[in-house]
Amino acid sequence: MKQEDTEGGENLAPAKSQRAFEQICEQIRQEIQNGNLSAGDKLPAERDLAEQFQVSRATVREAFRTLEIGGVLAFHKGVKGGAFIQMGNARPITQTMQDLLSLGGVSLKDFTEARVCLQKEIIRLACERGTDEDFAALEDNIARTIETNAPERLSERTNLTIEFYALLAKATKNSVMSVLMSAITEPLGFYINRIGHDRDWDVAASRSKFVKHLKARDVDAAIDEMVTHMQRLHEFMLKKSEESRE
Amino acid sequence: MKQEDTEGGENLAPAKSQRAFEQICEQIRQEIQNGNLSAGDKLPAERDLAEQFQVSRATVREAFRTLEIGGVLAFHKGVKGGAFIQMGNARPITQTMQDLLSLGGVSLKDFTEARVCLQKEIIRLACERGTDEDFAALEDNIARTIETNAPERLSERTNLTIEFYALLAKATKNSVMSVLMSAITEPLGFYINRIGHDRDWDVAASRSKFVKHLKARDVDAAIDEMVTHMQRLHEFMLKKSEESRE
DNA sequence: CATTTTGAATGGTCAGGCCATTATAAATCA
DNA sequence: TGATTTATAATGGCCTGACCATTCAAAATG
Repeated sequence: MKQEDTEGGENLAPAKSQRAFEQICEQIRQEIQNGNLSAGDKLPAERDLAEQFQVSRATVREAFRTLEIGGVLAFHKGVKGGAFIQMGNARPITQTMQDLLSLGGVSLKDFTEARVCLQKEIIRLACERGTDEDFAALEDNIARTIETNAPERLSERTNLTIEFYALLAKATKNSVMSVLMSAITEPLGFYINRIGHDRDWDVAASRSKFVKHLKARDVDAAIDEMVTHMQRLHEFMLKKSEESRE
Repeated sequence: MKQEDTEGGENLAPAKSQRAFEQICEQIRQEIQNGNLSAGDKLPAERDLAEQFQVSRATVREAFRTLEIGGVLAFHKGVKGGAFIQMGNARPITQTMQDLLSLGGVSLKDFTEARVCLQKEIIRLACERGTDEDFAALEDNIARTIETNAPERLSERTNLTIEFYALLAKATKNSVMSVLMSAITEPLGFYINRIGHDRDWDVAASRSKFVKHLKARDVDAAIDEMVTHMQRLHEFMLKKSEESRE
């Protein structure tokens, strides 16, 4: 009598029974999308919610953990603490991209190619909309980068690189671009910290030229400078990546 | 004697004590990045890991939950079940983007603008690399879309729309582009299901023209057709979005 | 040899408890 | 009075130990 397995078993339905904590997540997300809950609101305490949903505290906690990791909730301890609804957070996107890279869900080659494509669009917008303050911030960042050429300051230098691209994205005045920028930049930072940076390449000089083009609103020159820079970096990384695979 | 609070308290350190489950997550991610664990491997049972890490099962579960939501782990019940390492998953990225939208972390305007930018790059690649099979799949999708014009088949139609863009991204032969495509498409599908689609606009006809340009490898015409289409859609959504806000 | 039954391993959930942290209220003291 | 210290209660973080449903392989059964 195992007919279900042999005849129509390949339909779309079963896969995985929905677990209790998933239902709770859904309900909370629903309340948010319906506008009954919004950023800044505080949810009832774990113990109260457990009673309200007729589940155990552990289940509520699993749901909370899920939403916290998703950037939807944040927690504070102590009385007056609790679960607070956030405006959202780009972190999960960056983290997932990094996981995809380290797990092999996407290749480094695809990643760097997509990075170049996205970066070009970002430069277009930044070139069009960047303000003097944006450009000054970029130049300040470059100045600080120059001071961190020592090998033992690699992670500091990497942070400045990440900051550089974040500032560039900020100049687009588009928050989604900022989110995407961190997703295609920070995972590389992680790589760089492992393999070291290309000491034969004057990054700061290239960035200076790039910012100069930006300030001149010369889109093509800016893109050209940046793409050249990125291609050199990506080649360096692909080479190092292959070396370490042996 | 609360000197620490009054003099140097504003440094960078404290913020949030790292919780037990976070340390476990980190260790597991570390093992993955070091290559000691990779896709397909099975982790020890919850009970065993709890003992190994010297924590309770509930804590291991919170860590597991975190990694599951991140697409790093998947679970199977029963004997021979357990936690299995995945190749990664784009889902968290899409979900986070949707959360950012519904929580107000990013505006619909920024989102649609970024969507146009990204889409242009995707079309460029798809136009260059798309195969006959890719184009046939797109045309087949359009044919099925035409059959779902009835209002009560809205969600079915939305799924076909999402599929259309997924197929387009697939034609780029770049998996990161596919990931980004779902991130900028599926959250809109969610909106569409709420507000209905623009019945004065022949979507299928526009897509047919678009695919025709793709097949002719006419990048500019393809981009032009798609951008026009998207701008009409985005205007429709922004209008509906403002209406519902009153 | 085919079928059914059993049993063990596993994730999912629950109940109830203790601890560290935190903000407020009460008590203490100068 | 006013500042400081000390309870107090609420909260998240974590633990122990248990039970259930599901799954699959091995044993029992026919």
